[in-house]
Amino acid sequence: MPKEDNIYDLIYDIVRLVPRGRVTTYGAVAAATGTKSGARLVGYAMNGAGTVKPKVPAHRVVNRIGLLTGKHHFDTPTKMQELLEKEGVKVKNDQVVNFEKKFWDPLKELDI
DNA sequence: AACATGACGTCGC
DNA sequence: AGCGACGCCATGT
Repeated sequence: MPKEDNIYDLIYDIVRLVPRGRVTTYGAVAAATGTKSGARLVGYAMNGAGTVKPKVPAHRVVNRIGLLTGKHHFDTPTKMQELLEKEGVKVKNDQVVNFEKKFWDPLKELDI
């Protein structure tokens, strides 16, 4: 059943490449994987982020405004913020502080 | 095969 | 500036 065709695997790979203390957006990951217009797919794929073997740091992935939209999908709604703050990313009101500075663009960093 | 859904994004009002 | 609606791809029923 875990027929991870490609999309999920690619997305997971990109998210796993996100450095600690940095965050990225669904759109950026989608573009890096090829499904540039499939930002929703990234979020959908993240549903299995905790079910895959190498756990995927989905908490480092936020929407384009740096809002923790998927925090409710974690074990606990506060788990996402806790992890982010633990890594040095400050979160205020479910929103990443200095998001622009913490933003990590795979397309640019990986130079795809 | 078609409809409905989703951790988004962009355009419009 | 804030809110609403449409569009995007992949998955499940």
